[in-house]
Amino acid sequence: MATLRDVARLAGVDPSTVSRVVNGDQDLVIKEETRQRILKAVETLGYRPNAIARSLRLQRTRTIGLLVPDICNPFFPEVIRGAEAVASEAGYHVIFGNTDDDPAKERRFIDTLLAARCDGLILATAMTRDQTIEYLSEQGLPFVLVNRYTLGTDHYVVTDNLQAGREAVAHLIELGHRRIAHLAGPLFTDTGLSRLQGYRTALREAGITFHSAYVEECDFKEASGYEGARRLLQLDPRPTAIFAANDLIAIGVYRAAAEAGLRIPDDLSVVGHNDIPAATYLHPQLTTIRVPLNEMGRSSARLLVELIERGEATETPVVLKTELVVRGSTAPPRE
Amino acid sequence: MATLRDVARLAGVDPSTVSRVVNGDQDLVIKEETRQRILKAVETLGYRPNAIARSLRLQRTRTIGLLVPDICNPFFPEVIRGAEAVASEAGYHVIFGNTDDDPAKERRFIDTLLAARCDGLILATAMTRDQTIEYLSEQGLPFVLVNRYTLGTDHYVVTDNLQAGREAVAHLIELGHRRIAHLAGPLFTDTGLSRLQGYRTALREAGITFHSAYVEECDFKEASGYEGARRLLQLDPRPTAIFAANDLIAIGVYRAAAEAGLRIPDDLSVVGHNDIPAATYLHPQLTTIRVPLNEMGRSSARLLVELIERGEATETPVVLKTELVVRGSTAPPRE
DNA sequence: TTGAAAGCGGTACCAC
DNA sequence: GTGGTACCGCTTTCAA
Repeated sequence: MATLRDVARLAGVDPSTVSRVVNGDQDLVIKEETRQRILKAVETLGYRPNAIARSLRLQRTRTIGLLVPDICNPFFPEVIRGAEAVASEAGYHVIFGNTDDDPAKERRFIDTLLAARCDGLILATAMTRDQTIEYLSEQGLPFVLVNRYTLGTDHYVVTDNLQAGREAVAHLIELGHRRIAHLAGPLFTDTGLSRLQGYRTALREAGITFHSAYVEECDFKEASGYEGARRLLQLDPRPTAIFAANDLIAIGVYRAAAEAGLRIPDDLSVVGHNDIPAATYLHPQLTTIRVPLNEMGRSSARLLVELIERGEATETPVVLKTELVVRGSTAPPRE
Repeated sequence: MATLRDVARLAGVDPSTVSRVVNGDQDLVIKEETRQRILKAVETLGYRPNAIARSLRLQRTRTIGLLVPDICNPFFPEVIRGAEAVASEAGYHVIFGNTDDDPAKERRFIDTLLAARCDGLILATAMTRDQTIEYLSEQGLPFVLVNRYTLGTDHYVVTDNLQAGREAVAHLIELGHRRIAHLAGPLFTDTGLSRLQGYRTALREAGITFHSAYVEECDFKEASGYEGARRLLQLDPRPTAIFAANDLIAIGVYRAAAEAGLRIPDDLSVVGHNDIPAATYLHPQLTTIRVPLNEMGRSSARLLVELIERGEATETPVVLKTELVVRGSTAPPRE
C-alpha cells in the first residue's frame, strides 16, 4: 500500500507538502498547480493515509471502547447503536466487548484498550463495589458510565431506577394487588438494587408489609427469571402480581406461569422494566417501564466525546426520563 | 504514560533489551538478573506497551472488522459473540459496525477499517449483486462472508437456505396445508432469495401451483412482517399457513393474526427461520429452522484468522447444518 | 510556498 | 547476553 513518500516521489514534492494537501489545512496556502499534481498522484497510487502512523504521531486514536455485560440482552444493541451513531458522527470508531459481568474479563478488555491507546471508554458494566472506576481514574482515561451507576464519578447517564420501580409497583397496588412479589436483578448492580428499593418504597407507602420470601434475586436473563418465578409461584399464599427487574426476567415469568397453568393477567399480573422490543411480542403484551435506550447510548457518547475533546463535560450527570407503559399483562386480582 | 525508553533508563539497559524481555521471546537468553531489573522497572513505571507503535512497526494490527446489517436483529448478537470469542482467543480484537444494508454506509465503514489497517474483515452484509467483494479483493484485504453468500469468493460460512426453506414448507405440506404463503426476505440477499426458492421447490415437489399473490417481499424486520401478513390475510382464499423468511417476520405475522382474530395454529400455521431466542417467547412457541448462530460466528472468525496468518484457509467454504424445530405454531388446517 | 528533519514508541538486524 | 541504530508512516517546527 502506497505511503506518503510514494506520493511525494511521484508528484516530485516533499512528503510534508503531501501531508499538508491531504489534510486540507485551511490556513496553509498551497500553489494550485502543486496541489493538483499531488492530488493526481494520490489518485493514481490509490493512496490511503495510514491511521496507525497518524495515531502514533498525534497521540490520539479516535477510538472509544464500549463495555457491555452481554450484547445478547436486547437492551444493549439499542444502546450501542445510539452510541455508535454519535461517535461516528464525531469521527470516532467504537470497539466493544462483552464482560459477562466478570471483573476479570472486564479488566482484560480494558487492558487491551489501554494498550490500543483508545481515547475514552463507555461502561455499561458498573457494579456497586467497582474496582474499575478507580483503575481508570489512575490511568487517566476519560470514561462515562451508562445505565448502571456507581460511586466515584460524576460522568454518567442513567434513569431513576428507584422511581421506576416504585411506579411499577404502585401501578399494581392501584389495581388492587397486595401480594406483590419482586424478581430482583443482581444486587451487585445499581439498577437491580434501586429497583428493589423502589419496590420496597411503594409497598411502604401503601402500608403493605414487606416479606423477604416474596423477593428472589435473579440475573437479568430469561432462564433465571423462569427459575425465580417457579419458586415464587409455589409459595402459599401465592403472589397475585410480580414486578420483574427487567423484561427478560418477565419473559421467564410468562413461561413459569404457563407451566403452572396460570393465566396472565387473570391469575397473575406482571410488570417488567426496559421495554425491549420483545415486550410487545409476548401474549399478552407486557406492561413495563419504557427506557430511552437509544438516547442513553447517544447521551453517553456525547458526554464522552466532550470529555475527550474539552477535558470536561457541560451537562453531567444525565438522568433520563422513564415512563410506565400499561399493556395487557396487568389487571386487578380476581379473588 | 511510560515508554520503553523510560523503562530502559530506569533499569540501566538498552531499549532493545527491554523489548526482548517484555516480548518474552523464548529463543533469546537474557541474564536472569537483568530480566528481574527490567521487570521491576516495568512494574514501578506501570509500563504498558504501546500497541499503536507496535502495529506500525510490525505492519499488523491484530484487529478485524465485522460488518452486520443491524445489530438490533437478534440474529447478529449471537453471531458476533461467537466471532468475538474465537478472535480474542487468537489475539485479535473486533471492530464492528452496522450498515443497515446501505452500500454507502458499508463503503464508508470499510474505508475507515482500511485506514486503520485492520488485518481482515468478516461480512454478514453481502448482497447478491455486491460491489464490496471486488473492492476488497482489489485492496488485498482478507475477508470472509458469513450467513449471506454472494459470487466472487470461496471464503464463506453459510447454511443451506434453499434446503431449509424446502424443509419448512414440506413440513406444512405434510400437515395437510395446500394454501401456503411466503413472506420472503429482501431479494437482494442470498438468504432471502434461496429461502424463496426452497419454498417454490417444496410446492413443486408436492404438485402445488405457485401463486405470486401468495408471496410478499419484506425486509427482515417485525414491522415489515406485520404489513406483509396483513396483506396476505386479506386474500381470498386466505392462506392456511405462512412460511416467514425469518423469525422477526414471523413475529409480525403473530401480531397481524391476532388483529385479524385468527388463532395460531388453529386458523393459521406459521414457520419461521433462525430460531432466535424470541421464538420461544411467543405463544404458541414458534416452529422454525434452527441455525447454529454462535457456531457461524466462530467458524467465520476461525476462517479469517487462518486466512490472515497462513494466507489460505484449509476448510472453506463452510456449510453448517440446520434443523427444523417443530413447536406449537404449526398444526393441520382445520377445514 | 515548499523542503528538511526530528520524533511519536516500538522492533529487529548487526555488532561486539 | 546486550547495545546501537535504522526504520515503520505521518506531522510539525523551523528554515529558506
